[in-house]
Amino acid sequence: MEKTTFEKIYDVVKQIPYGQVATYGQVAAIAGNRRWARVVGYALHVNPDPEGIPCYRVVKKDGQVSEAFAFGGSNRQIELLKAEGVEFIDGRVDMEQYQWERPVF
DNA sequence: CAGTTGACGGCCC
DNA sequence: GGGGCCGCCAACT
Repeated sequence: MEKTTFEKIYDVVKQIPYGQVATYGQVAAIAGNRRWARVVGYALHVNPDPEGIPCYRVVKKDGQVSEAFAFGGSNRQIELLKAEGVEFIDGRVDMEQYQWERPVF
């Protein structure tokens, strides 16, 4: 049936490949509407499936991670991304290199 | 049912 | 350049 906005967002986040990141606005735009940026944050906040939804691959437009992520410190998210080969500069992701570009479906 | 919140984004000062 | 305000939409209380 009709997928909720959350479902659409989760579907997009799940499609983020290894070693790449996407911004909330990016996810929102792919999910359907770019204004859902806040909704994306909320969706990941509830995060019903942390194992299937790599919420740590979702960052702000500046490439900076959200402090609210903090299930052990925002630094935790950075460590996970670095483990995937994502380079961090001053606590920010090099968006030019690692921002996920939506494949053309 | 109405009001408030929220892991953001963009524009203004 | 940094900080703050508003707006946008859906979910939660």
